[in-house]
Amino acid sequence: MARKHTQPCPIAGALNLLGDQWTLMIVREAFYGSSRFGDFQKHTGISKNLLAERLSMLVAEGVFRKIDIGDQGTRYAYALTRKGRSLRTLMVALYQWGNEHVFGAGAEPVLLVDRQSGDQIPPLRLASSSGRDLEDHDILFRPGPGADEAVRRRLAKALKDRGSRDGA
Amino acid sequence: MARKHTQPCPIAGALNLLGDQWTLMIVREAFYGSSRFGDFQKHTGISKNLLAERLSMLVAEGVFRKIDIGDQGTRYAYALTRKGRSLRTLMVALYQWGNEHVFGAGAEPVLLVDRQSGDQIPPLRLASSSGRDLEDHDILFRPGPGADEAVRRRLAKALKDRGSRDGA
DNA sequence: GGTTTTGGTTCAAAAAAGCAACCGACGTCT
DNA sequence: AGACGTCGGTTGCTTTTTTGAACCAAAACC
Repeated sequence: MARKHTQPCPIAGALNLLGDQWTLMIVREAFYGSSRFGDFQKHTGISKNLLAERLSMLVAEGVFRKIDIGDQGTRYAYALTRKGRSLRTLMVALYQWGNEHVFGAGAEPVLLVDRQSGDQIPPLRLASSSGRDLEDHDILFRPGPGADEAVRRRLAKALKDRGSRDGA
Repeated sequence: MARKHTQPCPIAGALNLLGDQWTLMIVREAFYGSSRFGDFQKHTGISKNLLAERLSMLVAEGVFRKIDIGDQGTRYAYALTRKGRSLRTLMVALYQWGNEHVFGAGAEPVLLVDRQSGDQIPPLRLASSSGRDLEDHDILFRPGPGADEAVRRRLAKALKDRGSRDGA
């Protein structure tokens, strides 16, 4: 993995953990039910050294939990923690974008289906607390409690740039 | 960027375009209102050669559009296409996950706010077509029209593995 | 007790990222 | 008009990651 981002930004922070070619493939496998080192390796095609490194990083970051399942030793299961399972929404967003924009309608490789109804799961919908649909120009980026001065400045500038772009 | 995934899988396909440390940072900048080469470089800290390569890849893939804004020449704007803007949901999922699980409550660097109400945008909610909340075990992965034999086998096995795991 | 499976580690070679220097076409200022 | 700065890159070199294969010890299986 390349050098880490240092900005206090949720995108940068998330990409520090997830922003490479393999990590989300490993998470995908976990959602498919894989739990063993060999399963992850076989189904993703990642090389063993990288898989070992990624898994230990993900365990250290609290996305997976490593469970000893041998009698006394060298057999393990990797299971998603709550933090890991909470990637579900992100994964669904990725499934939906990949289906629609990489493969396209009529060529979707994997459909997400509601087990109870059997219907396809509808696209994630970005809505306000009152339930109104939100478009690009409805979203403001505001500094939160963890913002530093640089982030504050960046967001102030973004507000200005977008303001002029939107013709406000 | 590392070698491409070849499986017909929406996650793999999406990661082929977006699965590196920089691409989604560039997209983030575009959502903040950046449109010029120099803006992207300055705000992300990416090196110029990588930025040039990524932007031309993203233009080739239809995520950005390159617009000539010089009198006759060498000054350009990069704007998100509809395909690019449709990454909004994915970006919001990433913001929310990063805020909650990388920085944590009370330390969020950037808050997403509804311009009209001023309220924070609530977490993306995974729901069925009837509006019911969906948990992990409610989601089935089914082969779509673009699935090949390998994907079919993988999903069949996933169904079995998850079935036994969920104690069904 | 012998073989296979599991979960790695180690090493060399190839690929990608990082970094600084360079460049030509505009723009801008005077 | 000339000088200087900006924009959007390209080139070449160094450092870091990834790849792919070989190797390994402990457990599990037969």
